[in-house]
Amino acid sequence: MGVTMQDVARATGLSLPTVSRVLSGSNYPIAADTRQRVQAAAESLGYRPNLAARGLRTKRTSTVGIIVDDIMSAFVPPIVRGIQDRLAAADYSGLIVNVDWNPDLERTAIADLLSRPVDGLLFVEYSHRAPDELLGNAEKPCFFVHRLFGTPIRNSVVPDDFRCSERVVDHLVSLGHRRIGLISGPANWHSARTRNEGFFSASNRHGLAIDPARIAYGDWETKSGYDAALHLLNTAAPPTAIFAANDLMALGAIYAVQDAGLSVPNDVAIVGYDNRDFAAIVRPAITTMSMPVYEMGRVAADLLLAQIDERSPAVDEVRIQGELMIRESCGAPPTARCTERTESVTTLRRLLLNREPDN
Amino acid sequence: MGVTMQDVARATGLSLPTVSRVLSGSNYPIAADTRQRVQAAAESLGYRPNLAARGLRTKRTSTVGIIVDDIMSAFVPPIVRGIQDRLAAADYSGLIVNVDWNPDLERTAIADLLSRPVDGLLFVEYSHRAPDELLGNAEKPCFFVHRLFGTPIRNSVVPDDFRCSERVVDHLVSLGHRRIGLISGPANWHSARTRNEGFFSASNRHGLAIDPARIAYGDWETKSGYDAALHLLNTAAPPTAIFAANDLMALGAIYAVQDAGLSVPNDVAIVGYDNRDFAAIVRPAITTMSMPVYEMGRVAADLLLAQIDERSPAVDEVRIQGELMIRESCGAPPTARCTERTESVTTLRRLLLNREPDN
DNA sequence: GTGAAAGCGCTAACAT
DNA sequence: ATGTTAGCGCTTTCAC
Repeated sequence: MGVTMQDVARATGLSLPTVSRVLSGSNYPIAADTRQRVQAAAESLGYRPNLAARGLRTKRTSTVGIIVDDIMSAFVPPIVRGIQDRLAAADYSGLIVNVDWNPDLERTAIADLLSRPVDGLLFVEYSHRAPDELLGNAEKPCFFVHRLFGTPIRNSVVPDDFRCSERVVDHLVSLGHRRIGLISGPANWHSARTRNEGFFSASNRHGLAIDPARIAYGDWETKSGYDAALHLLNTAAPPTAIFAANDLMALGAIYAVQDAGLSVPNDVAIVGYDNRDFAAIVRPAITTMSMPVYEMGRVAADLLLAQIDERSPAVDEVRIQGELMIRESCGAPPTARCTERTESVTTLRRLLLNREPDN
Repeated sequence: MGVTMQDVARATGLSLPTVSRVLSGSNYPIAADTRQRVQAAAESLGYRPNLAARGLRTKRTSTVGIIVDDIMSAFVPPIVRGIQDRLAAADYSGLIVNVDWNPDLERTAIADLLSRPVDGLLFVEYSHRAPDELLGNAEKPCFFVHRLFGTPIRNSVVPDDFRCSERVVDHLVSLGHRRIGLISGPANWHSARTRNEGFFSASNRHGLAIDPARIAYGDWETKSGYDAALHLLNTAAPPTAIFAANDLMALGAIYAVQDAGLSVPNDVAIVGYDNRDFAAIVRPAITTMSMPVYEMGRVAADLLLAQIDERSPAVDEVRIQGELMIRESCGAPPTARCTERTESVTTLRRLLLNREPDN
């Protein structure tokens, strides 16, 4: 295909290693004018390094494998973006493989990635601990980003669900609420349990009784949030505020309150969790605790690179804070609300919008 | 790091080429028991092929570059998923690079990918034609998936916006509407113009007058759809139905109708375009023409692979049909509505949900 | 049907 | 500061 270092060597009359030392960016001492000549020749010949060949020699490919269940899952793209941005800053690339919650696909995906080879592995939103033996003798660093299983594990980066849930309760209490209902995720989900614990902890701290009648369980989907909210509202002392453990259930809860002829937030305040895209555009816009998706990806990639480059030791689980996005559904005064973009890409799309018409 | 073919050769007492012929899946004639022995040895030693070495030799890396502006843009993940699924079926991988609408980043991204090297390039949601000289002497096949610029170009896969818009109008006419308003995207967007043309074409076919007072322009965002709808409603003969050129503007239009004290769909029917995630969960759920995102990705990857593997010639622009998702905002009878999942991953998540509690 | 030899493009030892 | 030599792991001639 292309121009090789050999060609550049011939063109300059220098030897191959000399050319390599210039072009590979090594810090080997090279005469200034030699360096110039090599660079000029490489430029004019249109030389491109062949990373496969370099990797064969150095045993480092500047590539990491990213294993996801499905890149279309809501949190995955921003996590991946965080990873990619950190990798790109180090001239690394990430190879994404979807394994669809399928252990067989996962097995072959890991094998393929190790074959390629990659320098490290990132498991995104993993619901189980990947069996160590899959990685086998290949001693590549691995990280779990937003692991969904409960067992704490080294080299993992997770949202601080406990503290974040506490902060949601703190916010509602600060708005004057004392009867706060909880719509929990399914009890067999670790994240649901952790969010509940944060809810209990903050409730205790504020001296609020924890009334089992004010806890309902959903399955993360909108419909279950609707049903759960109806259930919470049909009690002797219905809550004045509801914390739903994700935005879909929060949306269902909003619909339930509205269908009951009540207003959100005037009659019932509602706070969600996740900061999904729709939270900002539904009516009322949902106040919610954001998943620190981008940041989790960035941090995981950062730590992974440290282990690849500097052979840093494995680290304890890292917890990342979310951000409370105060919108309309909680009744906080408008001045407290975050200013935000409807879509993450809005500004960039505007740039496009303003360019000249094409064709 | 690992076990090489050399090791397998030694273990079996066979020569390196023989081992290679077995393990590389070539169709070279090999004695049955020789093949067995090699496979057994490879298995027990835990041999993994080194794709970097193979690529160096064969000049084919089974990798294609995927250049996107931002993987977090709404359509990109499903397009990428379509690409990846087709690639995976051929044992190819896709290397995704974000270039953030930045020509400099794009330039270096292409250079990096060619360096890697990759066997082909996929440009996803590109707003400009990538300069040919960037690809330079590297004669790699390229495809554009969902190009946003107007100039038709070979090797591109796009949604059939014209025909899809016609079908939206057909649907509204079939529901009895004769005064249909249009909320167009910005006129300097090719996709906006094409959707308008489909709207005009179908209107003509149905003998509907095209009244400029029933056309308003937005900027793709919710707020602009709100304003545009208010404008359309404040006319002498307001439309009984509105076609919004994307779902965000359709949502804004719904809010405008509701704020005017009217009902969607009873007073005004509204149809959107794109089938964004939120369209299925807002109230009323938005009837919309889907972007055939997954399919575009799949088809583009398929055609790209054909050009890589079989050196097929470049093809004319391929147009993919969307699907009309009949929900609540258009007033079609409930029986006509599609049954659907709230989220693409719902079924798979349910599987997770039903597993035993972990830890 | 199998083996010997060469080489893909690059970098790391080791000379000088 | 530069050059010589060797070799990463693999596939592909070409012999036999």
